[in-house]
Amino acid sequence: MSKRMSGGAPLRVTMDEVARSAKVSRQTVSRVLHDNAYIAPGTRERVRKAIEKLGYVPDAVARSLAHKRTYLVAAVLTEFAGYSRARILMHAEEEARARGYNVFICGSLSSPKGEPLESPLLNSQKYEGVLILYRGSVDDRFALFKQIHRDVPVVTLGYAPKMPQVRRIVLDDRGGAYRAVKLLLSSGRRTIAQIAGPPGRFDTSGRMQGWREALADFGIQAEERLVRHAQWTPEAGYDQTCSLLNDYDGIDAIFAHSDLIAIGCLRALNEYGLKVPHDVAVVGFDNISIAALLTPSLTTVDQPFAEIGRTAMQCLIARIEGGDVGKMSRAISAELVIRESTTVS
Amino acid sequence: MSKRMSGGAPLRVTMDEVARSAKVSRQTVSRVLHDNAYIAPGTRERVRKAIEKLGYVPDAVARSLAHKRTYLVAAVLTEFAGYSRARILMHAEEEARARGYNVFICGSLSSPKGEPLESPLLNSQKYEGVLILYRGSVDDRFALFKQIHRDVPVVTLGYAPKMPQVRRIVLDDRGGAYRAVKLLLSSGRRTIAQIAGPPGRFDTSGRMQGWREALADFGIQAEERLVRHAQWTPEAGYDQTCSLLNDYDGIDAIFAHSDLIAIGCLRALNEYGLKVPHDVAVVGFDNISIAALLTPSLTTVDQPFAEIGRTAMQCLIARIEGGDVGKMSRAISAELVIRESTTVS
DNA sequence: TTGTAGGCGTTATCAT
DNA sequence: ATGATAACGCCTACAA
Repeated sequence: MSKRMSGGAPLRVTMDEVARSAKVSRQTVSRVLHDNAYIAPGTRERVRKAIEKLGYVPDAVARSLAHKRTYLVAAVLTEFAGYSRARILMHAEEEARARGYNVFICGSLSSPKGEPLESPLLNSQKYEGVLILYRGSVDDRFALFKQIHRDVPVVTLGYAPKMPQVRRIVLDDRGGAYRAVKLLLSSGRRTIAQIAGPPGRFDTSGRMQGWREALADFGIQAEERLVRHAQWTPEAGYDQTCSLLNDYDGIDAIFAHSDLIAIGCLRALNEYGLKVPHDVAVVGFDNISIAALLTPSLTTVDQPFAEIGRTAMQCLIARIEGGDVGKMSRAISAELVIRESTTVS
Repeated sequence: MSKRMSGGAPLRVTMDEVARSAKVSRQTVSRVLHDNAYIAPGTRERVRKAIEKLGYVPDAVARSLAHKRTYLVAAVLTEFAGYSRARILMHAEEEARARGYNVFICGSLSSPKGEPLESPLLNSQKYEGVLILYRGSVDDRFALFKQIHRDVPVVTLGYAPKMPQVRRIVLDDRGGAYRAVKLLLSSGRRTIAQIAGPPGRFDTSGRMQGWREALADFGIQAEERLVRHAQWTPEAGYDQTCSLLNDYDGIDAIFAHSDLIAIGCLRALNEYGLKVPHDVAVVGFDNISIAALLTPSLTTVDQPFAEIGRTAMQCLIARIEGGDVGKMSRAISAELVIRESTTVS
């Protein structure tokens, strides 16, 4: 347990003081606050004035205790590194705020020194729902889900164990990848390598699946040696592309599972003296903000971050507020954005 | 006010139930929970077992009410767009969690439809401190500070009104910029343009100051027409660079106030047929993760995100826990990272 | 070593 | 239309 020293909030005006000042009971003040109908106009005015004068602000904690609601939602994510998570989070928070909820971050699942923190979710504030933006392997995700109380609504990006309280927002990884690879094939590319995300993840496998299907549609054998796995970073993309180029000759296109990986590819290709798109075409995935302004600008599969974030939060809040959202998962499509990295002019 | 429908948390086991089950008083349970010394070993065991059996978890809200502490800190930031804020936030959260605090996001200061939200900070959960990662103009920041209760500790990135409860983490913008521009000058560049951040911001002016001083040290007149202002985006960087190149001939270096802006510069320069670094050298600011893998890799001023985030949170927590951190502001240095975009080989 | 009483600031319920 | 009283779940202080 961590040290918790003295400190605390400054003294605040309470309802009782307002009541005394307005010469009414506490209840009446509460009623004014909640726009209760049964209140004499004069009384209401008096109370309003007292509130104003004393600068009274209701205590959210006390309210929560009585109410049994916190309007607090936890967002689980270990690394914002990939940019995309941060953007999704931002839009999710926007949606939450507009509906009167606050989002708190449940970040580091391990301490700065490395040891895993004991159930950070359980030790946390009381939350009414959990949004999982966590990018972990299937196993890690299972471990995470076990920490969450079985009655708390959960919305997660990507796949998850089938549990009654869980809903999923699923990007059409397969479809997006399929369209990307098909574009490459249509423009005459035939030896299409792939720098995939880490293995053992559903998004990785979905995108690999799309790659395979597109090749199959063109009657091309999917060769496993054209596949490399990388963390979602430019460094890893660079390393794996080098490895690929060392091992294999004649690659005329690369499908990278993320834009950051693709940036690493571009770098490696350049160092090997290969021109993009002339010698090798490159497609990324995500459509992060710089993709359009790289040289060459990057053809990529657009992940609609705003839609994902908002939809996820809407879904979560709907569950919290008792609505049955029905379907177990909600699909989001991923469209191709064609730019210079695939277009020989 | 936003709609708040039914919903709420699932029923939880309370301390009373544990007490009854262990045949002790509520207080004894509390003592076991707090590792109080005055407890008979047998009793402790019995209570532990009861807690285990019933799956009791203390209610954070009730605890907060009695305790008068929430261990909740608000992080204000309007847009994660610049990546850097997201990274700083991530490290700040890590530090907070390690010390037993939770960070909630106070994002959108305006609703999705555009109207400004009425004091999102006041309407929020009760927080014990505020971390301001907000990138607004001086005026906007003042408006923000007015929303914060005068007794709540605040730590902010960059400059801020001098208020007793406010502490600042200040990056050495001037020094970083100075070193960047000096490098350009040392390598023989003489017509050094600048794509600055939005005007009316202290970081922008600090960096502009560094530019001016470096030029002065080399006896070169700082020409205002070599300066453009841009939002911190690649698009804006691109536009302003084009504008610059249209208006002015003979530019042999550009100092961009952020890496994203620099990416826009690189694009524009490329379209104008200018080679980097041969014809024009480029320096960025931030050292975001892709800077090293762009082609050419980007010379830039490193902003130590981890240090900034952690230091800010440490400072905030120190203030919350009563320690007087002393100094009004804490400086963080920004070192130059030299890469290809300035190095003619 | 353990228990009792009272309070934290609100909301819910019942009474007037 | 307003007020009194009892929760809400925990903690602190004091009593035994």
